[in-house]
Amino acid sequence: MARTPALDLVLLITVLLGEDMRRGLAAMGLTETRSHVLWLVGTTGPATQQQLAVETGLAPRSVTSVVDALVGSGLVERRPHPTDRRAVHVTPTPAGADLVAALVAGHERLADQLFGDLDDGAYAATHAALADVAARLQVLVAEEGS
Amino acid sequence: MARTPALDLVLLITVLLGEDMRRGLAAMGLTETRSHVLWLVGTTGPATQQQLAVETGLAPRSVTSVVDALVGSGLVERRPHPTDRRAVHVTPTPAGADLVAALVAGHERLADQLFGDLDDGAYAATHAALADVAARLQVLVAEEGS
DNA sequence: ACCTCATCGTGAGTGTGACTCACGGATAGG
DNA sequence: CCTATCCGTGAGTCACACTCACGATGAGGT
Repeated sequence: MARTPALDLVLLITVLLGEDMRRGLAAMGLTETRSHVLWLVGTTGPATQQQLAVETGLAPRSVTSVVDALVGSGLVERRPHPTDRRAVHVTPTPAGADLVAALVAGHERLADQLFGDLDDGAYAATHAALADVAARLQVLVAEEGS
Repeated sequence: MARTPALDLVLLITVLLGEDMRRGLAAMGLTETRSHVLWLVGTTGPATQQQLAVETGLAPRSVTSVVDALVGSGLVERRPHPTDRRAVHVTPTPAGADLVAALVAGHERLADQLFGDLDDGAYAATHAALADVAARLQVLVAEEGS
């Protein structure tokens, strides 16, 4: 039996979710990349640009530009790194911390809107189905890499 | 109970699938937008650029550029429109048709890799869960538009 | 037949976001 | 202390999307 309908649904979800997120972020004056960096420094603490490059998969030079933009918006600061004088400690400002809190809240709200009115059994089943898809996908990506 | 884990899984799937698709398409010398246009003319038949703009959500001028690129790769042709001399009939070349067939085959292969070893009951459950998520998302997007 | 207005595609120019290359400043190991 | 390495940035490039203006064609009313 053909399995394409399920894949088409996943693709549809991907498109819809991507558009929705982009719109929501744009309303806060953020792009996906910028929000990714802001999210990182806001949730896992200050980081060097080098670390941010690794975690986001961006080129180090590109991180400089992203951080420039976030500094320009007053969301993060470049503070001297406590131990390494070459490096920079990208730190959220109060405004940046507030925005991260809003991002987290929006994330939880979206989760609730999507899954909130499922009873626990249905939610568990959905979660299991999604985890299964994600696991298979990760296997596939790993195989292709080899 | 928190519903964020399921959303996180959806997000993870989105990212993984997006990367995988981009890599696969790049291996065939295509971008997402170009493959979208090629897919349209390859599966639903020749179209005017105007129609392609509506279906892809691109600006008409951008469709011109995309079609330029596809023509440059020898995948589509600009043929005169049978009835409207202003318009252009974007038609796949034999090479383009072959590539579309490969895209379709890849699509089916991926679906099979992700869902192939589920028995029919498990597949049906997964499909239902995905359809539910997609439906909720569409409601949400529609609400936000209003 | 003609005039007007809408539509199709494209030239020209712009903006954004990513990349590479080359380089100055700082660190660490022999 | 000298050399190799690492951090961040200036300069330049590329891909892709957008808007604006325009010529060519089409459609409808008088």
